[in-house]
Amino acid sequence: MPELPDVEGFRRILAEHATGRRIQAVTVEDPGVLRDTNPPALDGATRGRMFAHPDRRGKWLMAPLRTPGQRHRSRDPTVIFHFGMTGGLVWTGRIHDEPRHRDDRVVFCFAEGELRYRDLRKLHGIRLVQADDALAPLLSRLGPDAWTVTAEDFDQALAGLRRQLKPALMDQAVLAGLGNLLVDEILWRARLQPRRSTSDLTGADRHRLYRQMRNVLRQSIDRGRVPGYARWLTGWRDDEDAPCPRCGTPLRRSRVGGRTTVWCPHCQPE
DNA sequence: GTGAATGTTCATTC
DNA sequence: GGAATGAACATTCA
Repeated sequence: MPELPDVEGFRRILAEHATGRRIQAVTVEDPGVLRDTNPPALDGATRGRMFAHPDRRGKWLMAPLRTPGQRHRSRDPTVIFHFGMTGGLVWTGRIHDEPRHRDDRVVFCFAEGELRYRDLRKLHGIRLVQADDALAPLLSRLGPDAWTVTAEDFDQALAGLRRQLKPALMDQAVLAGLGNLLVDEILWRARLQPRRSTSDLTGADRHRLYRQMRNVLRQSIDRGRVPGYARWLTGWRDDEDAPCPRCGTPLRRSRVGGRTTVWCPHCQPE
């Protein structure tokens, strides 16, 4: 599920329900999702503390902790979430109303309810850093965030690359936040073939690409996911022999950059 | 049984 | 060194 819009939705869930509330306990149902940490360390860092304002960069969610009654200090720990392909955050109301889901791996318990890290495939998970200065090394490998990047910095991120367009846009070190569905959607709208080289884009191509990226991200963030609208490519990508929702030409699919890729041969010529 | 699934990382090869 | 490819991770579903 998670691309940038999904993670932004999880950030809002955390901000709305968990921020400012005291963490009473942490239950680790499956330690397999803890990366570079362990249940006692997570418990020690979170119990009795509260989440401060959560931040997002690409598909990474950072939830700094602070001690109730005190300001955030640089030595406070931060919980870092990555949701892989199947993860998410779920807020339940009252504990007794909501039985545990099979895929609830880590549960943060509050007086008002529970914040649950739910994940089927466990491709990624939860990290813990003990101070602010440990965050930078984790995030240093990420390019600018796809939602907040300026047009100038977007051009800058692509400058000098000689790569296929789709793998370049999905590379989190180039631009952070776009995944398989979003990139197909954006390229379809910008009328750019996924295998086109970044090096032969004109200024007008890059401008269309940036505008359509903003457009797709805005609508997706509003929905908290990439919508499957009938007028979007994404609404049809799972149908064999589906027509292009814009021109009716049968969509084509193959693998680009190791990922299933759907495009319209008429709207997105070579 | 096989392949694919909205992700990332590592090794290998060009 | 950069870019492309394939495998690995874990799990379910068609």
